[in-house]
Amino acid sequence: MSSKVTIYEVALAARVSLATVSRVLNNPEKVKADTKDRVLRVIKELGYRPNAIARGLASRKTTTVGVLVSDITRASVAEMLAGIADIAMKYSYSVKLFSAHDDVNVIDLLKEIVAEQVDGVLLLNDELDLAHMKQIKDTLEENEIPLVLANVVYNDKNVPSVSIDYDKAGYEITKLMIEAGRKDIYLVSTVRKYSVNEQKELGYSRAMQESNLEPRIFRTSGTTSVNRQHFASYFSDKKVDGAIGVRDSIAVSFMNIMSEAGKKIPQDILVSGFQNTKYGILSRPTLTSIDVPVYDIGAVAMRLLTKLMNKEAVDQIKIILPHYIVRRDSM
Amino acid sequence: MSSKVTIYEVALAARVSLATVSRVLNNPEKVKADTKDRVLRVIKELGYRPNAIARGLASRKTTTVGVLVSDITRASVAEMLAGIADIAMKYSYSVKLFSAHDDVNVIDLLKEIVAEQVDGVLLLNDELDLAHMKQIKDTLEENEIPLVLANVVYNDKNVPSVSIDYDKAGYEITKLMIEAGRKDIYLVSTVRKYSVNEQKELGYSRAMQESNLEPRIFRTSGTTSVNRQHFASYFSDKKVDGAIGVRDSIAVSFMNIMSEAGKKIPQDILVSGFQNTKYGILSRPTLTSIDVPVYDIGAVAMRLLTKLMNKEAVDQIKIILPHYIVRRDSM
DNA sequence: CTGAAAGCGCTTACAG
DNA sequence: CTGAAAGCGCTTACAG
Repeated sequence: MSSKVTIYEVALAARVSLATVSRVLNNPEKVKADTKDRVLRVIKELGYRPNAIARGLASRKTTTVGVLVSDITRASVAEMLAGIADIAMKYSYSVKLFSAHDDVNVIDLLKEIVAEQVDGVLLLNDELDLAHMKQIKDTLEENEIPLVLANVVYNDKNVPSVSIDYDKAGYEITKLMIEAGRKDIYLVSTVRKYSVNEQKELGYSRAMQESNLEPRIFRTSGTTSVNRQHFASYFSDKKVDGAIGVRDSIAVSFMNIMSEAGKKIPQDILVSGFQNTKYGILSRPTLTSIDVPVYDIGAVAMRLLTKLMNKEAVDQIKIILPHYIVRRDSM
Repeated sequence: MSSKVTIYEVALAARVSLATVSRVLNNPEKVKADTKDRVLRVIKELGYRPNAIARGLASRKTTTVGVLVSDITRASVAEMLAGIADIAMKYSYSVKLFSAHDDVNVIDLLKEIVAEQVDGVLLLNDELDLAHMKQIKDTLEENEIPLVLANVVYNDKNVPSVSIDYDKAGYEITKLMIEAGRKDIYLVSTVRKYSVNEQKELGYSRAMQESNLEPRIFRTSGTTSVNRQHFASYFSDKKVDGAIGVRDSIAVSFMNIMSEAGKKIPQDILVSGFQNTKYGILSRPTLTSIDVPVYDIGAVAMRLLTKLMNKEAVDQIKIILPHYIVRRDSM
């Protein structure tokens, strides 16, 4: 029964007009105290809840944000979503999920997002090339829908984003290995281009070059079983005394293969991951990793978006969250 | 510009009425071929996309489903969401995420879901007690919103659900350990009550009792660091030669502690997990696990929901997907 | 402080 | 096969 109650019936029961009921809900300060109380009481009695769709149409605000995601199953993405969902709920926003796979046209998907009348968009998709990014940005701008990038690095001063400094993180971890006397340090990255991984690569390369060491980036697919083959064959004839995985799972996979090949970790090879996930705690040896506060990135990005949607002033459009290195047994 | 185009402008440009434009979109068979073509051309030229909110209000169908989740970060949940999102997109449904934490009132959240006018609800939350489940079911029924449970076990013949037979799975894996000669087999479960874990416990207990062995269920929190303490102290003075973790991460955690205590796996203790996640591939020894097709559970549940929303006939309201045991080094 | 009325952008009987 | 009109359930100037 509760959902059948409309604003009209509330008005009737409270002996006021629809306008007043609406005001009680949206601009309570404009309503006299006792009428407000009366209306509120009736609302409670009838279990009235305004129809969000009708409200959305009339006010041209849906209090819904669209979240554009590619692979939900990645630990970092799921964690970010948790942060987003929590803050969204806190500010009474709904979140609509849009998944952008390889086979879906991002621009078409974006048109759909626009058609869905979301008030803002969060982009968690860091596999997009620059042309796509620009199209997304432009389309949303045209439609006056604010956009915030979460854990995506995009080089445009005007696009709000929340992330850590991956370049710096890559630099620091590499530096630590160099200071520990290691020279043949590999960055184990992905074949697929992720904006954040490119930053890690930059920082890594810079640190290596500063010490006159040759940067060596090995790229593997994300798939654990495939990594296995890659690692085993590629590294069989290489000198390696340090390795940084762009993801914990990659780092653990690498450790396992090396251990099986008779290498001792950390004695022979220092290993570090990125993200500080459960993988690094459950692995043996346990994995040193860069802690990336993904939940916070999601939460802060969502909070920033609420401000943009409300046209509040924001002093910082590019937010860099702190990271730190969690030392464990692998390094 | 594209979003500013309304149905009215399309009608104008195509020299037809709004009604006809609407029909072209919703009941094309009722429109003469050449007017249809003309309208379609104009729609394309103007880049028209119907406003989903207006459409939702007028038709009382939002083509949106609500997904009620507690902990998104659990691997099984994220994977299910992937399946849900893919099928939702295939059938042109949007998915709205609602996260039900400990501190949010599920019933209030449900009222909000109803107010959001979703056409159907998917429940991924298997921590709910029976009273809550009944309330959810009743509220949705009242509002004629179909509900499908995904990976949740709820004993009501009238509530559609998709899952595997966890009872059977628990039975089978226990049986295998018993057949391997093990007698002191523990089920390592969670403190928190999950409906699926209760089923695993039932199957485990039955298998033990059938062999006149005493079922022993140890409950740990889900947190890896806490598990460590639990396991170390609890199992220090116990005889154990087999252990089944209700989640892979728990099983791996258990393996690690036992290994460190000098036990050999699988020689001294057979270990199995549940879910067949990456944890079991990256662990050493690698973990035997029950493969639960979580992606498929999500996909099938979403598909079932589309049928219910369309009032299509469904022959099976309770769908049990097959599972199988993936043997690896731990057993 | 409150109400009457227009309007948000669609869909859907109802006529023709 | 097509159009005029009512209506979905709200919000929001505009008067008073």
